[in-house]
Amino acid sequence: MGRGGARDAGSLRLMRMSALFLRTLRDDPADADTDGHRLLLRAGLIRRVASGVYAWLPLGRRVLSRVEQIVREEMDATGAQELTLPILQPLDLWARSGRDAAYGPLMFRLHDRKEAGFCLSPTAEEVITTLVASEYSSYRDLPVTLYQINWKYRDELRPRFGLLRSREFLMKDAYSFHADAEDLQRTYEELSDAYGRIFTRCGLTWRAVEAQAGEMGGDTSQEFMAVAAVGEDDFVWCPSCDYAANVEAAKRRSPDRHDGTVDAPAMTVIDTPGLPGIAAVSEHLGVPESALLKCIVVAIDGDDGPRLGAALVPGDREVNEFALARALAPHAVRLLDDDDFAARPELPRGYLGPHHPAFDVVLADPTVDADHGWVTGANEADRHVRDAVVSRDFQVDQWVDLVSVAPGDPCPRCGSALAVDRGIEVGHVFQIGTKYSEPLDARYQDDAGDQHPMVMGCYGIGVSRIVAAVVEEHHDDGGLVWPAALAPYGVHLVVLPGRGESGEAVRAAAEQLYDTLQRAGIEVLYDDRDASPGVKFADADLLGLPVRLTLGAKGFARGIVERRRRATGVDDELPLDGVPAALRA
RNA sequence: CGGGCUGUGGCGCAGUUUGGUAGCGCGCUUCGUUCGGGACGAAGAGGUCCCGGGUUCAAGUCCCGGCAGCCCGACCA
Repeated sequence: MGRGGARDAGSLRLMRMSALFLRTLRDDPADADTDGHRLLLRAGLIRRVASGVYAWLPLGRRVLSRVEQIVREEMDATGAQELTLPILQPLDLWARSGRDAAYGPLMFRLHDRKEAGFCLSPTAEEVITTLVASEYSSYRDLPVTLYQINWKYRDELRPRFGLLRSREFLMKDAYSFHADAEDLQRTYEELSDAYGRIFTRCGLTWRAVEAQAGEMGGDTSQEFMAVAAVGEDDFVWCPSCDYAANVEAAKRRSPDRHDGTVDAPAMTVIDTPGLPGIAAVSEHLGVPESALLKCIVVAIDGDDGPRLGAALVPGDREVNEFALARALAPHAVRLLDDDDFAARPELPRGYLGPHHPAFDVVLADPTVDADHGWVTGANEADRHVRDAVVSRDFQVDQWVDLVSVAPGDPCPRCGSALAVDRGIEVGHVFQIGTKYSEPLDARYQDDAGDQHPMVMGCYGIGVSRIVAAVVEEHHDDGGLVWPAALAPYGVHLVVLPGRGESGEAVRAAAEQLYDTLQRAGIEVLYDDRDASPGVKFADADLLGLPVRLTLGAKGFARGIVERRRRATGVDDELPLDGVPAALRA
């Protein structure tokens, strides 16, 4: 099956450590910033060549090949077809889709000798869509799903965490083409299922989460997150049902508005000199942050010029910018920056309240309609107000869920308390629709002879990132702990010939065992080095192969080999003359 | 893009304050002793001290200018 497949770059089933291109590091590399990154370097799987660019050494290359093979098997099982697209891509293709500008400096750009523009592919929608458009033109051709496993390039603002955010990375990218949205939905679900199988086979603890809808609106999108403390994405999930979402897209059960009269004294202005900010005011007045009203100002691009909007949430909560953008779509929204505030002295930063005459529209989270008045800005420097009451002291034009979902908020589906975790995004599936087929002219003719743009899905998996995610999840103080499916070799054979008469015999027996294992189809890394037992054991722990077999003088005398399982540390003994059978048992 | 830190042998670091011809640990080579959890001794190999310019009799060290890397931040009033 997967192991030793024809495409497996690591088809060599065995290796002597004396010959392996490997130098383990005893000291932690200075630049490694996560446990996983540190161990990948120490164990000699990767080496940094430039910022965010890594060489894959033989052991690392084998692991990468394992992941590739799993991805390939599961993709092929869905009927997807593998191909290879160019990494070097003409820039004019990207201009046609408008993504040349959209990607900006994130894309590596270069020129040929004729000064024609090229880029190093950060993804391949343009190339694949153009390719399919030139080959297929009938509804009879559809659907089709194509994929490749290829190196991708992004000139990240800040590469970090080794393979987790690198500038060169191995990605499986798939693209499906359909006549209609229903057909796309079917493939989308099949591939989502395949993704789950892939991550499970790789040994990851993962969760599929709803992702932020695309800027076009209506796009369906799911992210696959490997649960990890070093992850760069927060996601919300429900312990009681299957709801899970990226924090950007997360919703909570919308709270009820109070919607009644509020028994509060008249609004009064109070002096709060030199106290911009929720925390400072809260401390100064001795009221909880939740009693303050946070007022965020945004510029909204309107049809007749920019307008000003205010977004209101309780002081202890944060505004979800994406929710705000959704509420104001299709108009673009952005928060005011330093320059904006400098240009508008009528907006005293840090002392803004919802009753400012400059606001064209006021949006508020339902929790703002509370049974009490609020402390908020007085719209003049060094002043706040107390007992600001909805409808009486300020008006709200639109009630909409605006707060970023936080742990403990009620699940939108079942009402249970939501939890928040960090994750590494290892996969993403999109129903992208006609975003590329329209500008790139990928059309088909239906049975009535009419032309329609193809409906597309895009599906990505970070292959090299999976390696990083697996290592973050599977390691201990001693080193890596590979899940069997990804381990570069299945067995780590250590020979300890010792001194004296028996040494030669022990070594000969180990050589024979090595040969026997190879014949039995077991992939084995044989530590035949003339090194001390401590060195060999430490390296075996560091490399983290699932099973370590030790053949020493004492065991040899008794006709046994010791087995230790890396993950559990459990030891037992196997008869020297029946090792392959015992390993399979 | 802003702030901070760092560039010295394969890896980890000292030396820079106070300029004087480069050092430690690990790793590597050779020999000997050792041999079940990173052994010991002895002898070695290996360095454009990030790059360029300047000051100086003399620059890893001082000055100027670059480059690279790492960390933090880059909207929450």
